[in-house]
Amino acid sequence: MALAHAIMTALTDDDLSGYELARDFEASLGFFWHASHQQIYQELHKLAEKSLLNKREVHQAGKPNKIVYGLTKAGRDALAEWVFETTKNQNAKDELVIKLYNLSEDNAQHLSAEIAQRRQEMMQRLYTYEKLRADYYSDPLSLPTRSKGVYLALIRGLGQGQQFLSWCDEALELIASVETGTDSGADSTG
Amino acid sequence: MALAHAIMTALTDDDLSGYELARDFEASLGFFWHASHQQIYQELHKLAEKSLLNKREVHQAGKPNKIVYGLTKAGRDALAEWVFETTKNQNAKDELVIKLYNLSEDNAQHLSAEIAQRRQEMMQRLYTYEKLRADYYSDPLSLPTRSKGVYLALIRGLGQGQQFLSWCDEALELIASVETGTDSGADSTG
DNA sequence: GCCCACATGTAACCTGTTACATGATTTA
DNA sequence: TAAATCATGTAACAGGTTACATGTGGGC
Repeated sequence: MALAHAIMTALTDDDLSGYELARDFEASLGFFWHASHQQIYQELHKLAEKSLLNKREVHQAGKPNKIVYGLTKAGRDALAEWVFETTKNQNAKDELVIKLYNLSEDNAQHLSAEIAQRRQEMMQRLYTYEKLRADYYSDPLSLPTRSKGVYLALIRGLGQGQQFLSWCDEALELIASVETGTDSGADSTG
Repeated sequence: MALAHAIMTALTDDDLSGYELARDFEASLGFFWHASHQQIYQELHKLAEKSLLNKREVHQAGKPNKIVYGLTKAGRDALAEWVFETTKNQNAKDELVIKLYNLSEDNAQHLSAEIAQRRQEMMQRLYTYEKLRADYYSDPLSLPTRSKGVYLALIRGLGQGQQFLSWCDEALELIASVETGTDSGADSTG
């Protein structure tokens, strides 16, 4: 039931519509939790039915109406309790690494390309995160308590990302030593 | 369908039974892919039905019979093709970090404990990985091609893990500054 | 006899993805 | 009028978890 809690977490400070949640998830919590809009809408219905969220329709000028959700007292309580529950299963799913177990002369070039692309995507993401840290979280000890938690999430993402970048570099270098045509063809040696 | 390919990857070198796969998954691929025995048995049935795996019953002395699976030619081909498919969705699910967004004086102690426990578990895991690297992968460039891929998977796990350890340290330190009773007592102001 | 490791499975349920569906409003 | 963005939804299916079920053989 962690999606429910990720949504409630996102609603702690601001009331948001399903559309806004789906969009903002990618930008903020997105590093640690991903969800499609379909999933989010359904979860919002469930949470509202359990009275953990309240909803109100908001009329907008020049845009369709939206349904904005907010945490109820019961929702806040449920979220606070959830933090004390023990987290059980670690999600370990990394297709790219499974692919690497199958590294061969045939697929080395493809895997290089895939890693290079992922590296590029991560670079862009890290740029945003790094800016955020520099702008708002430069002095962690002086932050209010909740922001300290957000800061720790932020540097978790940054650290993971940077580690990924340097791994990519090492991977690309080693895979280059495998690629056919690179060492046998010996073109442009000088 | 990535579980299927993770299983086939595990069967590349050795034929294994469902039980052995479930057990070994944790030890080797476990860092990058987790699956329960129920899931594995069902996937094995599917793969055998599609003729990507063959099976044979093995009679054991002092143990129940087991059903050992191996890759067929079609299976090897399917696996080789899969490597060239583009990986789409990144799994980003980390409950612990979502919990951190909800850091408060009330739950600081609990979160510290949870992080400390995870740190401990990771330490043990890394010990195994580090030994593996030192024993078999000390000179990556001289490894055969496929082993280079395994090596890259290994250092991916090691890097991620070490990054996690140092993040834990920083997190524990910062959360300590939050915990009630720690700062109000004003001990060792330094 | 009881517990543990070995060994394989089914069923119900929850979670997550993909495809499909609808409709308003703005900009080109 | 066509495309883009905003906005919300349903349905079918695939993936994954939890609970339940069965049976062998060794050690205490």
